Amino acid sequence: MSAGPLPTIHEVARLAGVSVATVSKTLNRSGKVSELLQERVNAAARKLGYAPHASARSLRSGATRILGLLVADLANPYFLKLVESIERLSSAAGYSVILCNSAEDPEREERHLAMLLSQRADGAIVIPTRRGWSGRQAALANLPMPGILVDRRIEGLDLDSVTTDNLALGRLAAEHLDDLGHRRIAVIMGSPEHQIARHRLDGLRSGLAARGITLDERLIEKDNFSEAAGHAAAMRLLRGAQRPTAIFATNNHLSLGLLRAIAESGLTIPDDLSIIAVDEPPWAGLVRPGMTVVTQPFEAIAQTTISTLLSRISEGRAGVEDEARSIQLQPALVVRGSTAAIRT
Amino acid sequence: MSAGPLPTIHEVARLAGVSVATVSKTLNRSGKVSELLQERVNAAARKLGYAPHASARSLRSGATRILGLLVADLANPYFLKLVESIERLSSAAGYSVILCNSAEDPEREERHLAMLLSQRADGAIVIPTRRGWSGRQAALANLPMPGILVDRRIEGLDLDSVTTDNLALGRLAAEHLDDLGHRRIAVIMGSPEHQIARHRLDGLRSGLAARGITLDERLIEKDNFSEAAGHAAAMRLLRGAQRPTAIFATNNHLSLGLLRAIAESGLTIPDDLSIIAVDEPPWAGLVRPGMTVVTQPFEAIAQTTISTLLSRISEGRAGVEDEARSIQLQPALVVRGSTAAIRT
DNA sequence: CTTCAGTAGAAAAACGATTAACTAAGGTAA
DNA sequence: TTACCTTAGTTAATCGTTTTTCTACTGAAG
Repeated sequence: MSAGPLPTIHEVARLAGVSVATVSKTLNRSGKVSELLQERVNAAARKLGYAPHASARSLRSGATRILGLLVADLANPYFLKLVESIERLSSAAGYSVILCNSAEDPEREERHLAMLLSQRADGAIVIPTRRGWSGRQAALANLPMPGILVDRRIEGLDLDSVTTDNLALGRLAAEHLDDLGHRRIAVIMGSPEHQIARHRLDGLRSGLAARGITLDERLIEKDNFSEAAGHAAAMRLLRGAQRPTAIFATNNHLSLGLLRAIAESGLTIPDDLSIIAVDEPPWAGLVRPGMTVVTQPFEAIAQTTISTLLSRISEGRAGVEDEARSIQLQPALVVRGSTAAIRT
Repeated sequence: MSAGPLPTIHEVARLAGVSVATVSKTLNRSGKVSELLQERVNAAARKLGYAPHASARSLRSGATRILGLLVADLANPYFLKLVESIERLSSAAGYSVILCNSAEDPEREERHLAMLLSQRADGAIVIPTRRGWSGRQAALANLPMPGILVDRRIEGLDLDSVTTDNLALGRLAAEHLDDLGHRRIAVIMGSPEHQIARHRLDGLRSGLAARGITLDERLIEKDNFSEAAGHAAAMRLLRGAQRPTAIFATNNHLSLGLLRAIAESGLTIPDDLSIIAVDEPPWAGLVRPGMTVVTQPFEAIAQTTISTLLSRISEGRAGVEDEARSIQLQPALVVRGSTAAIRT
């Protein structure tokens, strides 16, 4: 609230008694400028509080040093962790992040993508919505800047992606539950149309199958990914004729619903029921005696995402038509008290 | 991944057979252009997939349609809700949001502020870190663009701000606890150097005083705002000689620590202890039988913030030196099962 | 003494939009 | 008919950088 118009490079040049070219070269450490003039320029810039005009610079240089981060669901703590890490890494690499939340709405996703295009972001990091609009494939494939999908892949789309190995994730859960002797295992899987949910379920199923156990299909709860759906599914399972001895919830919203249902029903973990969830939401510490989870390596995912994207950006039009990289990172099992051997 | 360089306004003009000025006027609905030419221009733009170059536009017009959002702590669910709302409202108003997380680190705050300056954001929304760096007051006061503080105010700084009335918040808690007959009331307040914490405590104290009750100063736990600190403080209170009948935790991290301590100690809410917290974190539903809280009106805060900021932006250099607005919004008490009348 | 290389710095041309100033054409009024 | 408005378009200046090209100067070699 105050201060007149900002100084331009011309005023710095005038104060330092040099040309604008010299100022530019000094400030960007490009080209040759004598020590003496460098000092004069820096002093002048400091004195005036000069801050280069990013738009002018981008217009001329063609790079904005802006990354677009388009997230499907900011309310999911796992995505939030990704956002935090990505923001930190981008900032450290000298990039600013334009944050967009599509809130699982394809229309908002589309509008945001168009905006990022207008802004000429140097790259786009996209956690896509579960259901796309009609032209999404094309819109993403024809993105004029490097783009990368995170967490969720889109089938048949030739774009870099970094995801968790969700089959392995399901298998980890399977092996752990089998080790504890569980046989009546339920899954709250979310929407069966969603690839991630299917993979986690398939991983569980195949992990169990490898141990000679068949997953009871009647104990697979399918609906959407909301907390309410998780709660309702859990209630059905807990009240069902044959209550499962273990429940696997495949996402944060679902597991929160599950935990709420358990709290309401007065059951004791892990005596009455073992539960295993995905990721570590902030509230994991509230579950006594600790929550067993399969975690996704969010920090590694963020790092891989940024480094892949930045290298694509620096390749520029050079390393053209190098085909898309699909990177899968491994989840890890963290055993705590919410799972236990079944009573015999 | 593909697609050559993007079309410019010149190519649209050439395809439509008109001048660039006509294209610009058509696309911006400024100036007079005949129906016929408008259609030709729009068709050409659509055909080429033209997207105006934001940097070029900003350079010429002086406005970037970018807002900076500098948040002190992305991990706090309350701030996250603010971020979500602000992003949604900004986007609806045609502004993009550059998200910066200072993570309570003054250095990062400073760097981000400098970056927003370089980007020439049209406005800055700042949730400042708790402790500033030496030149912060000046840096914020001399911000060349409109700025607004959210949630936390900085004393002696002439800048618009939108905050919760934290004295009222404390008073709401006081009145509720008094209504239930509580006398041994503890507070996990966080750092006493932090204005918000002091206000909430003062509100509680004065609210109780108005009912003729004196707050026992020995039951005020002071430390920092981390979950660990909340947990430790709760442990001290629960193990103390005279266990309080009610605990007031003044922030999300602290209340999570408190809940964890209660879970570990095996106490029953609200029979053994009443608790009242601030805001509704996602995990509030896990507390049986529901968590009594004083909530901050985050949606109203976001709306007020955006509308105030946008009006400052449109005032421009016109409404100069209109003095800073300090807007306080009212919290609300939401009574659930975690507070109950004390047993007599 | 002349010529040539090498170097530090300046001048000027972009980048892609907006917009003020201008022009041509058509319509009115005197 | 002439002078004058209006209207619809065009031309060209401009925003603040980066970067290519150009100039002037220095010192060395012939």
